[in-house]
Amino acid sequence: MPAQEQTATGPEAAAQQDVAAAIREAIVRGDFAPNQRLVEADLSRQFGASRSGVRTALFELANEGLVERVQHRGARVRAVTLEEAIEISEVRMVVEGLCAAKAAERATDEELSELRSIGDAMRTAVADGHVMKYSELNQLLHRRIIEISGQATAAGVVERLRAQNVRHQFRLALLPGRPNVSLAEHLAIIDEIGAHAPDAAERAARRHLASVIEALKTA
Amino acid sequence: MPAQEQTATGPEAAAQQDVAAAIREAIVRGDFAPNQRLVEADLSRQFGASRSGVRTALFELANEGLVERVQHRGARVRAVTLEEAIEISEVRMVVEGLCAAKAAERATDEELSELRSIGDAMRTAVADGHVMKYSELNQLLHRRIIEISGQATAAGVVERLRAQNVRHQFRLALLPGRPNVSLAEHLAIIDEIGAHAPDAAERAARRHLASVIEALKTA
DNA sequence: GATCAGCGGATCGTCAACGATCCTTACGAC
DNA sequence: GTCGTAAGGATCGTTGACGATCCGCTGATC
Repeated sequence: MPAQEQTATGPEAAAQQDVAAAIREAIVRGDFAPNQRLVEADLSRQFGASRSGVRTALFELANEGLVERVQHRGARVRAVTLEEAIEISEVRMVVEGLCAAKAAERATDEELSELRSIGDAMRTAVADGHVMKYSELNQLLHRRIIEISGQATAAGVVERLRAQNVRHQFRLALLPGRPNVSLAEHLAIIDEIGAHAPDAAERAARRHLASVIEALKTA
Repeated sequence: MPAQEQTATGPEAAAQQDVAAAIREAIVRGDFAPNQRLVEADLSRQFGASRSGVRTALFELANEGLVERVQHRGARVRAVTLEEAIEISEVRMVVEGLCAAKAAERATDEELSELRSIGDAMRTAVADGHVMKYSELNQLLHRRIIEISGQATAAGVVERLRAQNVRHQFRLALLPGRPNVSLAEHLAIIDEIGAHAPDAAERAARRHLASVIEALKTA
C-alpha cells in the first residue's frame, strides 16, 4: 500500500469547481497509474475539496471514459487496452478525416499560413531531433485543423477520445523513425487543405491515422 | 407556471439509481419540452428520488449533451438547433461508414440473413405505409450494423449522438416520400455488407447519411 | 489441510440542512 | 418616464453525518 501524497506540486489550492480538471490532468500526466484505485476520501484530502466535489468529478471522468466505476466498489483509473486504443484511433481516423475535408473548404488564407508555419516548425523539430517539441506541435496541428473545420460536435468527440489514449499516443512518438513517417503525412494534410481539396484532405488525414494504427499494432 | 405532474404513468416507483434513465426517457419522449427548466427540487418530487440522485442524474445527462447546465442557474433541456443536428449527422455519417466497412469484413452468414430479413421487413413496411414500423426498423438496422462491426468505441459515440437528435430524426421519418428514398439506401448498405465489400459498404452508408443531411437541410 | 460461515474494516450511496449566488421585483431619485 | 439601487425569493452548491454494501480475515468444522 503506497503512500498517496506523491504530487507535491501544490494541489491544495484547487477550487472545488474544477477538481475534475485536476484529477483529469493527474491521470493524463501519469501521476495516477492505470488501475490505481481512486478513493473518494483520499482524493478529497489530496485536492482539498469536499467529497461531494470529488464524487461529482469522478462521475464526470467516468463519462469521459477516463475512470471506471463499479457500484459500491469505487473508482479506478481505466486501463486502455491496445485493442481499445486501436478502436479509438479508428474513430478518430474517420472523424478527423471529416474535419480535414471541412477545413479544406473553409480555411482562410490567414489560417492556412498558420497551418503552414506549424508544418515548418514540425520539420525543423524533426530535423533537430526534438521529440517532445514535435509531439506538442503534433497535437497543436490536429487541434487547429479541427477548430478550423468549425465542427463543434466532432471537436467534442475527438477531444474525449484523445484524452483516453494519451498514454498510447505518447509512447508512439518515442518510436525511433516514427517522426519522419509522421511528418510527411502531416505535411500532406496541410498541402491538401491549402489546395482547398476536401476529398484529398480527407484521404490524407485518414492515411495518417491509418499509419498511426499500424504503428500501434506493431508497437 | 404550469403544473408539473403531467406524467401520470407511475414514475413514483423509480429506484434512485436510474433516475437518470427516467429523465432521459422523458426528454427523448418529449415529455419535457426543449428549453424547459429542470428544477432539481421539482424533479426530486416528480420522480420520488432524493435531490442528490436528481443532481447526479442531471450531471450525467449534461455530459451526454441532453441538458444544459449553468452555474447557479440550474439545468434546462438542451434545444438542438438545425445546425447542430446537421453536425451530428455528419459525424454519424463517417462513424457509421466505418462501422459498415467493419461489418462487411466480419459479418457471419447468420448475421447477414438477419440484416436481410430486416431489409425485407422495411420493404413491406414502406409498401404498407407503416411509417412508425419503418422508423423502428430503421433504428434497429443501424444499431445491428454497429453491433456487428464489433466497434465498441464507435457504438458509444453514435449512441450518445443519436440521443441528441431523436427529435430531428423523428420529424424526418414523417416527410412524405422520404421512406422510399431511405429504403433504397438501406438496402444498398445491406447488399454491400452481404457482398463483404468494406469500401462499397462504407460508401453506401455515407451516401445514406448524406441523404439524411440533405433532407434535414430542406426540412 | 481445505472449506465455509461469521465478523470487522473500509468504502460508497443517501439524506437533510446550511450557506452562497443569482434573478426578479419594487422603490426612489433624477 | 427612465434609470439605478436595494430588498426578497428562488435555486443551486457544499457540508457533515448516517446507513448500506462489499471485501478480506479469522476461526471453527469436516
